[in-house]
Amino acid sequence: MALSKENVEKRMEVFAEACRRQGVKATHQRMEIYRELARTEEHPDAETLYGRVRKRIPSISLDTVYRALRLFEERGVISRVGSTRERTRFDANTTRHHHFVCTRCGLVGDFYCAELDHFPPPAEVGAMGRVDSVYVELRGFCRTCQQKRRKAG
Amino acid sequence: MALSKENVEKRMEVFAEACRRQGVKATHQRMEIYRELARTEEHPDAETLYGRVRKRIPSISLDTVYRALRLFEERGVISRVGSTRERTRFDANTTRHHHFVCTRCGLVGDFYCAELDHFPPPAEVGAMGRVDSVYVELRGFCRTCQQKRRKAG
DNA sequence: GTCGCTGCAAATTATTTGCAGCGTA
DNA sequence: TACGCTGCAAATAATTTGCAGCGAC
Repeated sequence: MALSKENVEKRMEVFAEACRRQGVKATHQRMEIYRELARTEEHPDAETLYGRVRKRIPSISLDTVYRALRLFEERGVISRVGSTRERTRFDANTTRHHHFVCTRCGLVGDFYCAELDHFPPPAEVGAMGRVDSVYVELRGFCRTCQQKRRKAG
Repeated sequence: MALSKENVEKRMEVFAEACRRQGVKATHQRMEIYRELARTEEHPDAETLYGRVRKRIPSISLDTVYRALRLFEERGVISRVGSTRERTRFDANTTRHHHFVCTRCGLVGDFYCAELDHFPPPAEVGAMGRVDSVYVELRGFCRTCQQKRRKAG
């Protein structure tokens, strides 16, 4: 589950370069937080990373971990698993369907697509487990937000 | 954005039937909460539903709305948009990829699939807006959890 | 009468923020 | 010196839970 040392180092370099380019300080804390995330494939949460980073920097605080992760995400250096954590939204439509989500205003639209429903998972997924359902989220700008942006820009 | 009266009534019947079958009381509050969700296509959150249901049942409390939604979801009468709201998990892998998620233990695995990356969105999505990215989550049971279940069941 | 459902208030959990000190450019 | 970064503690915000009364079967 852990990446090879070379791969981690490669990611560290990309990270350092991104910091330089974006004018973000690659502090000791941030480096360690990023490294800990880059080392693993288990998609850890903030608390888990905190626990691991603390082994190397015992004085680090959980807030710093949260702050760093948010910063990294904003800069596109890391990403989060799944949706962009707002409040939970519900849907009475229980027929098989997928969602279009506007990343600007949060609008959610349903759409149907048999091809996606029956999409055969790649072989590598078969090794992970058995797939029961396919959830697809298409993300972009809704019509309204596109117009707003056009006017604004 | 609102469903036709007939469609809402159809959903109400399905709901009532599901309650009967599953031994869940279809109380006044629950009916109104479900109806309010069934009426709309905007995928509202708990607070929004609370605000609307309160017009009909002014004394209802937000907790009841939360409780009802959770119950409905457990019984498969409704679903939630996006991921199953645990803590946010992060990923240092910024190459284009998708996720397999074990719904039992939460394991997340990466996989790559060019076909999904380039999947042409159906025409109905084009009417909603412009798609910038595709997020696919395959949900199921990981190997380990499959074995555990086999032994247990 | 029993038992589940509800409203109220308080608790929990994840995450964010204000502030003051510190280190580095 | 100036400014961003950090740790600490407190604040938020969403959601859950304990409890007691009420109502339906």
